[in-house]
Amino acid sequence: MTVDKAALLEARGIKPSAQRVAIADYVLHTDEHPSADEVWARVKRVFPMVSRATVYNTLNLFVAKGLLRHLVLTEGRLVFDSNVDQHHHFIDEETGKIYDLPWDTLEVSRVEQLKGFEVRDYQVLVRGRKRPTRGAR
Amino acid sequence: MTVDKAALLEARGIKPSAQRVAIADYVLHTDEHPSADEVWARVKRVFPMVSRATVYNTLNLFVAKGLLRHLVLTEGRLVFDSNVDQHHHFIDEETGKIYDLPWDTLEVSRVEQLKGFEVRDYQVLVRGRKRPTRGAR
DNA sequence: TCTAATTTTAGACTATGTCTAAGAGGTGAC
DNA sequence: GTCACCTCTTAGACATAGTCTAAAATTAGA
Ligand SMILES: [Mn+2]
Ligand SMILES: [Mn+2]
Ligand SMILES: [Zn+2]
Ligand SMILES: [Zn+2]
Repeated sequence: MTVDKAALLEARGIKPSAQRVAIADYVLHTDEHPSADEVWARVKRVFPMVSRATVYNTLNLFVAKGLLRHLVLTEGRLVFDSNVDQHHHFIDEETGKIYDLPWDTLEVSRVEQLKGFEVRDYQVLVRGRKRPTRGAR
Repeated sequence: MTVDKAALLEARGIKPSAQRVAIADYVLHTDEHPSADEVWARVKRVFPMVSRATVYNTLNLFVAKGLLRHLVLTEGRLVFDSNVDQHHHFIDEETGKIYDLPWDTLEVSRVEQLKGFEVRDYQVLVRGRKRPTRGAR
């Protein structure tokens, strides 16, 4: 797994330092939409000496290289998303958790006809409450 | 205008102090989606002694009373929206400016059928570049 | 091995928002 | 009109998130 990550970073022109691989190992896998400080806390469990600056630098580097997106969806939290394909988001207003909604679960009409705006990207932002999942998880 | 604003505040159970009316005079009118500090800067032009805490308190009070919404759409900026009706937003990625898109310019299908989610509210978030408006403005 | 470039580090700094404690202002009882 | 009480405003402290800096550590190449 760690080897795969090193190769993936190199493919994007990123030198795979131990810190960067440790960060990649968590953040490129998760569907949790973590904040930078959540990534820091998590990575410290396996790499206690890693600094806050390195985590922030690395996350911004991953965004610049297209491995991550960052989203600003909830108050005071810049959040990282390992799903770089187009998709929508659901925000649970009680827990603050962010869930991915696959692109084709929703359909938006007339976006391309917006007068006076050159559209580069769009998504639907849904807020509400996630129903408890019975059974699995 | 100021008289109207005082009456509007009273109708929502807000005592119309001079500071609150001055803040309302700007923020309940504008379509600029200003941040709290932008509101502060603006209000100081007509009310130089108003404090930062009062502006923040007042904006949060207006939100609690339903006169304003706050949006978290762009990096590091909690922004206030005097349009409390349901509508979509367009974000100009060059300027950071936020534009309202009236509710019926776009249509979203299948939101209500989302499995496992209780939907309370949604909007489409469009990013891109606003085309220069020729003619007016 | 020596050198130069890159990366990491701790902590300072900035920006945005909240909280606190004191004072000012308004309102009603008398 | 005075007083007491309550609300509101104020300055500044505090909190949190993110960026920047300068020095140390690491890496890679000559
Ligand atoms: Mn963060
Ligand atoms: Mn602000
Ligand atoms: Zn996502
Ligand atoms: Zn709006």
